[in-house]
Amino acid sequence: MNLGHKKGTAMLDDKQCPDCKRINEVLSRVGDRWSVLVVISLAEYGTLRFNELKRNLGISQRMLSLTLKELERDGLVNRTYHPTIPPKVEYNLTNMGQSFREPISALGYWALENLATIDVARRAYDEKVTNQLTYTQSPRAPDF
Amino acid sequence: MNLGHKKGTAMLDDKQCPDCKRINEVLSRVGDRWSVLVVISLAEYGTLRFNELKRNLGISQRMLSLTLKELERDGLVNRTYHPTIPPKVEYNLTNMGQSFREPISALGYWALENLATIDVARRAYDEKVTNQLTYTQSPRAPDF
DNA sequence: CCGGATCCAGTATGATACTG
DNA sequence: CAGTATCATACTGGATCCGG
Repeated sequence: MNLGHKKGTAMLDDKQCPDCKRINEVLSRVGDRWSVLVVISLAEYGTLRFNELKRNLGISQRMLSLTLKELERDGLVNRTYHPTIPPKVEYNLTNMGQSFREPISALGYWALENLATIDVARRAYDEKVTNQLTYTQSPRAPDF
Repeated sequence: MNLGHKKGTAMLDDKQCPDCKRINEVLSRVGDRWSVLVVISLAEYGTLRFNELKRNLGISQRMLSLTLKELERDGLVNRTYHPTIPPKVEYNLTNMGQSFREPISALGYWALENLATIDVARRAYDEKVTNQLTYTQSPRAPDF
């Protein structure tokens, strides 16, 4: 999630918003868009090769490489290297990786139920703003 | 989450990883770290002023301003402007904003249960990598 | 003073080219 | 095929300025 932004966050004050500290930590780890999507994809297909993931997600080679390395480091993903020619590298979820799918599904359901509403709100807001701009920019009646 | 990365993502192929497309969309909207934290914070306290949020989250003025504008646009947050001196602007969640707390809580619980495990995995991985580097960098026995 | 808007510098991301 | 290196660009945070 654009949850990107892995390092920059200042430490939160302990006394404030107790939940935020915890949430903030988890988001720092597995909260970016690509991590989430890789986990979903592996949860759905079991085992995938590097380029299969790349094609599935429309992610750049660079980010996929970085994301997988992070996920392996965090113990969410297993990496299996087959030293054949051409090489073959397979990825699948660890148990912890699998368990991560549950909270993500919750997010998915919420998404399904609310995306339409968000789009409506967004259009309404944009229209309102546009009208305000039009109004302040040409207070006088149009010249015709 | 770092889900940041709001615009750059190429559209996903429809035929691949059906869930990913939906998840990807929601993450593009409310998936970045600050949006999530602002919603949590408002869910916890009900109504907060601009600088209260700023202090709670350790977010920069700039990002808070942008994040709140987005959340208002998406219909998750209400903004109330009191034209006093000094000005006073209050924010609280809409119904949709409130409903967003549920999936986020799921994430929070998962976090609570798994953060420690992640840290362990991370340390183990780092140590392994360090040893490999040490090995390849100085194949000979240390000079003592 | 508060809530922002603006400008600037550092970081993260994507596209492309290259290697084993 | 599975990455790594490089460069251009987008985004983020910090400092500064401003209207009320």
